[in-house]
Amino acid sequence: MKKHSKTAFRMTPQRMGILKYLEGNEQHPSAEDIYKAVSKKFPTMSFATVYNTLSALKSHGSLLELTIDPDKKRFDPGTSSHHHLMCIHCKRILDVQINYHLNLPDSDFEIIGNHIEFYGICPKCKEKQSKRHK
Amino acid sequence: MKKHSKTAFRMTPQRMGILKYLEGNEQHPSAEDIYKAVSKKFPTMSFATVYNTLSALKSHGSLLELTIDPDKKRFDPGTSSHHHLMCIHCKRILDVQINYHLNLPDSDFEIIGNHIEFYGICPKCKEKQSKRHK
DNA sequence: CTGGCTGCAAATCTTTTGCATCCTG
DNA sequence: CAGGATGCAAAAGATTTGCAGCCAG
Repeated sequence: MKKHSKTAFRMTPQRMGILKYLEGNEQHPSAEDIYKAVSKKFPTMSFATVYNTLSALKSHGSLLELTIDPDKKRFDPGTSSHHHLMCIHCKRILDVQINYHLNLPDSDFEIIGNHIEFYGICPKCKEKQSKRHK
Repeated sequence: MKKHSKTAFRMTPQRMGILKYLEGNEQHPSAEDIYKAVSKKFPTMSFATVYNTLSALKSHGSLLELTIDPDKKRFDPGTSSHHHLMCIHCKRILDVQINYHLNLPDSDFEIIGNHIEFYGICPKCKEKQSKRHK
């Protein structure tokens, strides 16, 4: 189908830094989070490189771009298909490693995937809330 | 707790226009779509008013702000809780009026709601695809 | 070597905000 | 007639892009 597709992912020090930062990272960082963190080791790091790398990783399928936070995109290095739970106050995002059966009635629409967004209030924020109202 | 909260939704011609456009609209329009459409009848309509109104409707609970499209927010006048299905090619969004049982293991996290995003390829785009590859 | 990658800055796009004026309730 | 709503323009953020020089393969 597609001819050879020799679009190799070229490894550079900057990309190594980004990959290292993302590896095992469960914070679901934004592009800016990544930029700030990796900039510490590579002071010349630019946003272009961050976005470029994220985009490359995304098309490699080794990165998920989350839209659960309306303010900005968040990135999830998790490889396995899973869902998310976000605290509407502190914007913290947690992985939900549960497999749900989400059947849709047959149609001509070809379903490729799905993603569940759970919204709620995390224990920390709930605690702050109750203190405030006491 | 909150004192009286007499924040009435004040009806204006512009808001009437926006409401009329949204009523029964299943296109899941973006703020710009709304602006363009309503501008035809109210040439002085400004983005500020659109966003202002959308924000008011949202906090009234009579409007849903969708994040399924990574490029921009899309708005859904649908009142009932439901899910969505988006074509990754043409960005068309369809409502999914199915009630799923999405249980999460008990935790201190207080769950408020959830939303399922289905991704796929709509019949029209699938047809274009197959033609292209023929 | 060569084409992909980097860094910088400028450009885009969406959404928000300040403020004077207007008008609904 | 008071406070919310409007319109305009400027600002703020997030993300993208153009381009010259650089470097991994």
